[in-house]
Amino acid sequence: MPEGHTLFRLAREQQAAFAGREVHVTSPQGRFTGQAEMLDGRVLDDVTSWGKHLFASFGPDVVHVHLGLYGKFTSGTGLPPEPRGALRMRWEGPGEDGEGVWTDLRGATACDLITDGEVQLILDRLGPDPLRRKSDPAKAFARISRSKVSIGALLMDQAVLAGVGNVYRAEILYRQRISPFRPGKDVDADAWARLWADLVVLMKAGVKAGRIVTTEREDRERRRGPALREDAHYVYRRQGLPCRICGTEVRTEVMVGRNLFWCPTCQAV
DNA sequence: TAGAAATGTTTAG
DNA sequence: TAAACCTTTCTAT
Repeated sequence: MPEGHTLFRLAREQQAAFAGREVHVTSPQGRFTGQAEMLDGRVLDDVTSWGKHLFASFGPDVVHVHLGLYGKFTSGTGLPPEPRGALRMRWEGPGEDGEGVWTDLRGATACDLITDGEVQLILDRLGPDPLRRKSDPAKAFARISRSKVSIGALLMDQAVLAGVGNVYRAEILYRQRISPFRPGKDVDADAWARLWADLVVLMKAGVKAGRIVTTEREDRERRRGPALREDAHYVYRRQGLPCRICGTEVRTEVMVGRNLFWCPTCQAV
């Protein structure tokens, strides 16, 4: 489930499990073998994320991972399972208590060994990430406020804003009652400030929960309880179903190659 | 069992 | 704008 919150959480977990110790790195699939051999047995310094990118530093060498649409890390303690399928990269470490920790990467769009300079090039072309304290929302607004492109398309542009994907796009626009078709230049400073603040809250909640939950707590509790999966979203993948607030049928349409979901009544303009 | 779809990005045209 | 890429999971037959 890779939007920015997933990568933030992975970075934090991998940092806690592996950093400061030697890591046994392998690539049973073969597509990362040369690089894995070069890193094998070296100490992992730290793991960080920006947007949907993950960076793991072994001294001057950095493993850069982008999960893309299908990529996934799985992990556990004790002995790792027998490698099966297309296992791009496996890490094994002693863990906190020497009992052993491991993590497996499959299906990623990117898993490369890069330099600090190349890391900087990637960061340079990413917009602010709502999960990073250092992020400046004004940078994103500067681009949005002078663009004729729809806000629904702009939110997906990682150079404008880093970490938001198709689920957060649909949900944040619903929560802010903004039509995905509104041109960026018609989103005023107040609306942008509210949207950004809401993204920070939502994405932090996503890090904590390990999944995207965007419906208000009261809204969920009114129905059945806080953790019901089908109550997690307002409009994402709810096309044809009644809007949770007004009852209008939720609509869907492809925007910039991705399925967009919105309520035509709550998000009229 | 086959096929489609999926929370993404890059490259080609 | 379309195709390609990588893998898993759900649905339809």
